[in-house]
Amino acid sequence: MPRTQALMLEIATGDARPISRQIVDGIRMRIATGELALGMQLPSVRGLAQQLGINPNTVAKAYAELTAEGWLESRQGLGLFVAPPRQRLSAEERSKRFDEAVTRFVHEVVALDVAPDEAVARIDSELQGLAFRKSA
Amino acid sequence: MPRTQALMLEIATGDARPISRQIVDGIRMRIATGELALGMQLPSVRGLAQQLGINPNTVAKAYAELTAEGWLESRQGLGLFVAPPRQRLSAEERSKRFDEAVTRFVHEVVALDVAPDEAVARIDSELQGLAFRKSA
DNA sequence: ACCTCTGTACTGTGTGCACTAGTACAGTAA
DNA sequence: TTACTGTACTAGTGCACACAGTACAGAGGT
Repeated sequence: MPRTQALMLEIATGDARPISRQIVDGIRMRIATGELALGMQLPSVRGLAQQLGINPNTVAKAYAELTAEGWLESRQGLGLFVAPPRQRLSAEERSKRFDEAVTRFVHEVVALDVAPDEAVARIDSELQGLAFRKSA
Repeated sequence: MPRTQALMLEIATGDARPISRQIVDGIRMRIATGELALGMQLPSVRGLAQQLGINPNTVAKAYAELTAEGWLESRQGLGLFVAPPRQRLSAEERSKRFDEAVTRFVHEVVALDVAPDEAVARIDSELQGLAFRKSA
């Protein structure tokens, strides 16, 4: 019985995001929604790379980012595991990046001439559909 | 009496966005909010470039993008003017880009572990504060 | 001890994109 | 003619990204 689950990640070639970012986003979302539970082991760097048909370095880079953000923790020689929730960024850094995200989204809404109500409703719908885990 | 106003645009060196995008976002936002009214003439490519201390090509590129999106219209040898509102993108293209914007923002919210309610409230606040012009 | 798995680190290489720079051309108006 | 307008083109630079190869250290089974 394998301790790692298949991790139904898919790399979309048409996606504008870099491969490593697609991996980061995918895994982070699965942790946030609880699909990947606390303590679960992730596929190995080389294993996931082979499964996705990409370079192991790309997977390692994604894992390193997730570890730095506090989503994963590594045990030398053992593997990577889903880490317990904790505050990962400083309040200033968090606030700054959130401001940037808001500004970017507002700019997109204006550029596409989307109705404000529609945009708000859509964001509300997307976010309420997620089950968030508690942070420490 | 100059037909072009000063256009209080500022280029932030600390901004992660490329210079041309800062110009596009800035002008587009000013048009959307009505600060730049229909028919107003914009500063010349070389004039704005000198004012901002950047390359004229960068300004030309930004203007070209705004023209392609339908925010501006150019009259050969005369200058660039704020264009009348009209539908600029196809429904599919619009929907696709909006989906991408929503996905990107949701990913940021998850990554920063921001509460859904807080994110929705913030977007609502930012968007309601803008006065949108009517599109055709 | 040996082997095989794990993560991590490092040096290159190639590609694509954004930005800058310079030059040239076409239209408008005094 | 002169001076302004936008536009088009080439070339160079810097950077992020993905890939390739190699190497090292820790954990665990044989």
